[in-house]
Amino acid sequence: MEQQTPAASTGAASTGADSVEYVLGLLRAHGGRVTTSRRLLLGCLFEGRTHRTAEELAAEVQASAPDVHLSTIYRNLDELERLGVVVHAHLGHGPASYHLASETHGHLVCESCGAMLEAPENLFGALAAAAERDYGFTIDPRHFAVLGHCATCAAAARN
Amino acid sequence: MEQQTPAASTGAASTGADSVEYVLGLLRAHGGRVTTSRRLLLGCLFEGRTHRTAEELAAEVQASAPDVHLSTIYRNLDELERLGVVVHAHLGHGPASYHLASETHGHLVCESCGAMLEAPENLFGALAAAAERDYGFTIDPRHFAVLGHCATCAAAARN
DNA sequence: TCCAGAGATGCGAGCTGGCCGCAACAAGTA
DNA sequence: TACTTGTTGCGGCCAGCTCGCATCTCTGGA
Repeated sequence: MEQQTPAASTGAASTGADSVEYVLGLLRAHGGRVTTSRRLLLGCLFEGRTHRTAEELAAEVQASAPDVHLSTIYRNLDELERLGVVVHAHLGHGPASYHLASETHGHLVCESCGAMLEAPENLFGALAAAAERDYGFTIDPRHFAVLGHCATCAAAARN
Repeated sequence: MEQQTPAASTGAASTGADSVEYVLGLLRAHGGRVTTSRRLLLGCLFEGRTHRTAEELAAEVQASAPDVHLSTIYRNLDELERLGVVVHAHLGHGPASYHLASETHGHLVCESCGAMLEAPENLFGALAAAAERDYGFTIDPRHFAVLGHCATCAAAARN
């Protein structure tokens, strides 16, 4: 069992978790088990759109394995989040979105039309610096979206 | 009916809504009615802590009028929000917080200990400018908190 | 290859936060 | 004072998520 299993002890946010097999190894290294539902869920996460709700991921998994229950998806997402492989973000009211931790970025969401822009972390650089300087606060801009109005809706509102 | 009633037509975000009586006038000017529950709710909003959940506000109102139902609180908060008198914000998982629109500001919330810092809007100036420049996106930093780690927790995590 | 034990799963119930419909009530106008 | 219409209490309902439990199955060791 020592094949190319990942460095067991870390499990930190920036594991180079870049393939289904790698993450399954990570799970095993933490005393977890490799199951069909986990393999399928990881398969979905590694391909396809970046932002999906638990419900959407469940539907995709269930296309291959109809018996996988929604609560299993939640439990597995939870476990993967604990291992630092996936993160969830809140992009407004409604369900949370899940994506791979490696694809990390902030989110700008339009309150009018719901459009979502992925923003690179450096967009938040100045805010991060100011929060650190003024409050000693280290921001994590990824977890909650920044709401506002996209160019189109802002222009429409001005007229 | 034309006493010192507020300028009926606006109802916009920056009404100088600075007293219970003023807001009641605003309600009346929009075809609404002045009721005990509304008067009490506004009384709570104008004094006391700034951030309270609907449930907490209900409890405060019910101290004077036990029959006021939680759904009445929700409906009234909704109406007041439509008039631009109050706003709600999401300070993490869990229920929304309500406060007067005049006390507007952003929020920094610690993911570890839950501590909440009120941040003046100018803290977000650079982010606002960058989002506008790069994406034409006008941010509203008040609706969702920016999560992260407060000085204490960040220091603890480093050791 | 088989087995024991721990971890994972399916299922259903339950919880929180919030919204809705409806009948009864009451604020404000004529 | 009567009438109109906005507001309320109440209960039910919904979404999103979590939990407990009995059952199943993965995995290391014999």
